[in-house]
Amino acid sequence: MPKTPPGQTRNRVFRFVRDCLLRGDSPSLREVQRHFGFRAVETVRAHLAALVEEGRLVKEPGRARGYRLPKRQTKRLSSPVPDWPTSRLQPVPLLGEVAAGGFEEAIENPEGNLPVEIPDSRDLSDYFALRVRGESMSGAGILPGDTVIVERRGTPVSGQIVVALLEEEATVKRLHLGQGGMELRPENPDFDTLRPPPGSCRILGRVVELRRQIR
Amino acid sequence: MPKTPPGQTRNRVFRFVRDCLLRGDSPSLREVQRHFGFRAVETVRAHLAALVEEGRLVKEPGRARGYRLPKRQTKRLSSPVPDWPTSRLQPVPLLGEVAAGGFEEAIENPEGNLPVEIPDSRDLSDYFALRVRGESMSGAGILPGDTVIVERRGTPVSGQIVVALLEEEATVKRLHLGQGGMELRPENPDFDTLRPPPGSCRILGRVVELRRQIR
DNA sequence: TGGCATACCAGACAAATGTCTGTTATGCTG
DNA sequence: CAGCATAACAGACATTTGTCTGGTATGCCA
Repeated sequence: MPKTPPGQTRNRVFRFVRDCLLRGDSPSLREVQRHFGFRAVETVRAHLAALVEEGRLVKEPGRARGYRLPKRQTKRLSSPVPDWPTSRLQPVPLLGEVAAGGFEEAIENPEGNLPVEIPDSRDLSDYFALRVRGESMSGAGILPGDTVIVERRGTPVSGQIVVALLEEEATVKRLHLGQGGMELRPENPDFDTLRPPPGSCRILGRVVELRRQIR
Repeated sequence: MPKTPPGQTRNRVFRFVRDCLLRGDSPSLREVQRHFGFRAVETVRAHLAALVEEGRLVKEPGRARGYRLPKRQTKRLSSPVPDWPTSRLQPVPLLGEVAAGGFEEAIENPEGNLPVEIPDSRDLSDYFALRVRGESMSGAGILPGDTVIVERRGTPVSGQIVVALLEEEATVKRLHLGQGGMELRPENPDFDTLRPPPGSCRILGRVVELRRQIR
């Protein structure tokens, strides 16, 4: 392989490795070597080391295929990255629209499952997903047809967006707790705030994530 | 490690490896071993080999960290696992906010990967994710901080919500194509419709999904 | 001219990783 | 019970992969 102008081959190497990584496939030095036809592994190693030096790549030491793309604008100190993610992906039951018929029944017959990232500290059974009906929360960017992922939390906190079971129907509202009792406030001027009498309403959990499929 | 009922540990191993792969991080046998506390590598190897046999994983032979998610998850009649999706989960690169600095730079530095369900018919490289900046689409329920998943291929269609690369900045707008040329319409009365001169704007793709983490 | 930096090569070496072979339990089933 | 399959272990071994040390060639510049 002939010698090339400074930086030229390096950029080509970077683009190749970057494309591999974007496909979720970290290449080995020798794979890069073969791709470019280098006759020495060391050539690749020098290039990658330089790219790490320049901050365009990141390397996990002592690890085969350990090159990664750097996180953007990460200025953090040498924070030891945990070996394994602190959250995990779990199939959360999607209940669909919970209209009449009761919540417990709905949870027995989910429409399907949704892959959701949940913290390690929590249990899968703390989560479910629900499809949103109605426009009452459109001011908060929650539209009909959206899917909300709900964490069944112990104590409801004022100000949170929650799913409440009210008159055999699940609704998404913003919860407000005051001396006047519980308020379920819509985020749409066309709808009225609900003030359910004590005991007639059950907070199922708080909305932790929203998903919307577009077309 | 005590012996467990048939299939139980295998499923746990599968879920762990799957989660790793969805993060774009193929684990080595010994990493899986450490995670579960097995005292023999072979135990892991046997489990993974069985998972490959069952079609739940795919292995690139003669390669370190060579386990992958199968492109097409085939429905196994004998399997009690609930129906396999006709689409597949894949780690889609999350580019973060593409503000100044250009798209090409952003795609070189993804913040991480997002598990996204994409159709079997499409390729992983057709997708990327982006964090939304600004209020210009709040009328369509797309708020600042939201993450949009973008499909790159396909001809832009009038009326779709798209990501456009405009003056070194990526923006989310609704695309309108008419005889007057291209229009990028915000969905917020406080913002003006953009009419980029031909050639000054590149449509990166259309928004197919929206995700929002709440607190 | 003599450093000095960069690009690339060559081959040995070491660490990470996957593979194999054999063994010990345990539960199921005819 | 014997036979068989599965779960897990133990340790050696082979391959893949990263690292090191040193060498050749080229261009730049004081």
